[in-house]
Amino acid sequence: MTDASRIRRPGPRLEEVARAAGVSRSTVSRVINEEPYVSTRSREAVHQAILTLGYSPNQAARTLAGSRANAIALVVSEQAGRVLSDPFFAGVLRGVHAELSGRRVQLVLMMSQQGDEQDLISYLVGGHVDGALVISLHGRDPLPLTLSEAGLPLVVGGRPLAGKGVPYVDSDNFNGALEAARHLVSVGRTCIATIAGAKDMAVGMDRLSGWRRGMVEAGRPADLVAYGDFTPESGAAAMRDLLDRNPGIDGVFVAADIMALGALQVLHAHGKRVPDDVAVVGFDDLVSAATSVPPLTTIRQDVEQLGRTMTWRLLGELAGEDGLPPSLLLPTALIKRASA
Amino acid sequence: MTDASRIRRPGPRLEEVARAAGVSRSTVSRVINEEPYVSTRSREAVHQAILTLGYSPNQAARTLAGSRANAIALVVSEQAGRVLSDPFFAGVLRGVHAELSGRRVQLVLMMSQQGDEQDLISYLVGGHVDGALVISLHGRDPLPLTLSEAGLPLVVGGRPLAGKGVPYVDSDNFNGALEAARHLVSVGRTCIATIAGAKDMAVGMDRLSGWRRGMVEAGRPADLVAYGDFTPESGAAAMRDLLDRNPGIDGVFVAADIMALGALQVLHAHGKRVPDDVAVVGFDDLVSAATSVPPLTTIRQDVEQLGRTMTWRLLGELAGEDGLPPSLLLPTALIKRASA
DNA sequence: GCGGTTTCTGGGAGCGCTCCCAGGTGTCGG
DNA sequence: CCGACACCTGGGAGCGCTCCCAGAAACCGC
Repeated sequence: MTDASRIRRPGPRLEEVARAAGVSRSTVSRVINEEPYVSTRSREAVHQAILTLGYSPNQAARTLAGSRANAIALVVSEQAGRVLSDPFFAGVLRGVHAELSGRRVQLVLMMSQQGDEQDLISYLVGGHVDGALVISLHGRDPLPLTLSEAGLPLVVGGRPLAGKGVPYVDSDNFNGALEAARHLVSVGRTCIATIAGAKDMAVGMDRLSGWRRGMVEAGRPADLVAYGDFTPESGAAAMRDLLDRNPGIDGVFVAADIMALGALQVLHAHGKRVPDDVAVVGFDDLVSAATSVPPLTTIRQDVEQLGRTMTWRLLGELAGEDGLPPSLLLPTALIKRASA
Repeated sequence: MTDASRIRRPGPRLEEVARAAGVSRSTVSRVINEEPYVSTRSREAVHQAILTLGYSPNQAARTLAGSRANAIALVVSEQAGRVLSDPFFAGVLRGVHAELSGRRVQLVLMMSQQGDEQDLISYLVGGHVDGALVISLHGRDPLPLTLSEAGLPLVVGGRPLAGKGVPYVDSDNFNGALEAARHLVSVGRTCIATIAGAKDMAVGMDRLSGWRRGMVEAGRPADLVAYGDFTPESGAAAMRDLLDRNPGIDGVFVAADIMALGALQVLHAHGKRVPDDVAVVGFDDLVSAATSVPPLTTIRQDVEQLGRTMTWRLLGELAGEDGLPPSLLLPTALIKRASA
């Protein structure tokens, strides 16, 4: 970026608007920022001048002078390729955008990769954004803590394993899983297993805890656990493992629909009818959960709402509101379909 | 955004780095911008000072002083909700990000909605970004032309119907469709129809033209055309329409896989076997094209490459390179599966 | 009518950087 | 030994805005 981008874009400056409207810079600035203490007369003159001159304020100057960027970052700390096609990401993005619309806040999308973490941190802390939303954390990613300690307002999507005290928003994975477990019990299943998510992710741990709680409160053993990594293949492998360990399984809670799809195939291959022989409950309510064979009973989480809530929480903090909840859990809902 | 965000983030300034390194501001600036004419001694001293002080440059100040934002915008001019879950968008985003990685250029994601177009334009032209990538255009959207006339470097994804002279990158829809048509001819189909995309989108028109060319060069009539709007439902409706008009159809080129999925269902419902009775060729090579029943023969377009190429073209322009092609068409590939 | 308050206005001083220019120091050829 | 030309360095002047302060004008009640 050298030559061409150096050409200064023309367009009028605040000064010229002021002259055209017959007022001072300060007054124009007040109008633009919708501050009080401007006479209707001045206000209209300024609006008129802005319109006729086609003025648009220089954001960099506003940021520099006002030490406010009017932008927030959405930081995706994961391999870009994997995340972008993920409906979770798309849903959050939709929510963030919905919450942002109408406000004059821009969204900067950043993806951390191996190696450029320092660049990312330096950019975020460099004052180009007012705050950050961080999603898709692996394991004990130190990023939230680092950013938080650097004084950057942030909200994490999904409970971070590292970084206590950092505000986050998450689906209520524990209670969702608990509801799934209760549902399996309530439809008369006696030998209930679970396919849990990765052990190094909070979402995996919380859903496993919920299932365990459900088993314990029903007086059932809570040891039929296999682990996957949120892929259909891992779900299939875990299902095979479970059937090997106990062929009498008649109910299984799978901690993610994407794994449940793999599990369904394995059950089919083993001649198990769903839900007659084995009842299956998933989690997430993916689009494909409704069209799987059989359609999947699952726990719905509202990812768009997650994005909205994260954004709301961040903007609230930036606005200096007090009484904001440190962290939030969003309710989930049992969606009954054919598989359980 | 008032109170909290006004707190000036601490951290050292360029000035302090200069003092710590025992050099001037100018020298520090040169080191940061990797300019020549700095002694190794100074350079190392500055690097050391930056590291120990944890200095990170203020982007707003750089932008203001240098009239260069080090950021580009990805503008999605469509309803946010629809686009974000679209694999096309995800693919482009992945490509853009891949091409950007390693360079110090940030990506600002913007979605235009009804009404806030003026805000969007004012932001883009306001100097907060150096250039823009614009995708997902409807009909004769005037946005590219407007931005281009405002002097903003931009590259459009997909041939824009309005705005000649605006550089764009697109898949070679014409030749892709031509290849599809030729394939249908080559597998011995004699009565070949097409389900075209929306008439107000270049992608729809170009694919239709390609199919027409294929029909004409094979000496076939090119009048079995029905239109859809890139939804499965519209594909189904168009297929029904075509079968009504000519039950003897034995080949159909569907201008988008998403519509082909709907068409397949209709063919099945009408008792037509695919490909025995009717051969079907799609376009796009969606993930679900490989798993449809039967798996869909289709024309693959590389959307990630599209994103990469757009970005490369824009960055090239920003760097003042000359000899850049005004516009580019990316090759497509016939993927043979079971449906044709 | 006068102090006190509220409303409104303008100018000055930066925000933290990059660019430009002036000048210093070294190296080389004549 | 001196000019020419590299190389390297520092300071000043902004970039275009917002904030702060001082002050003018309008309004109030007693």
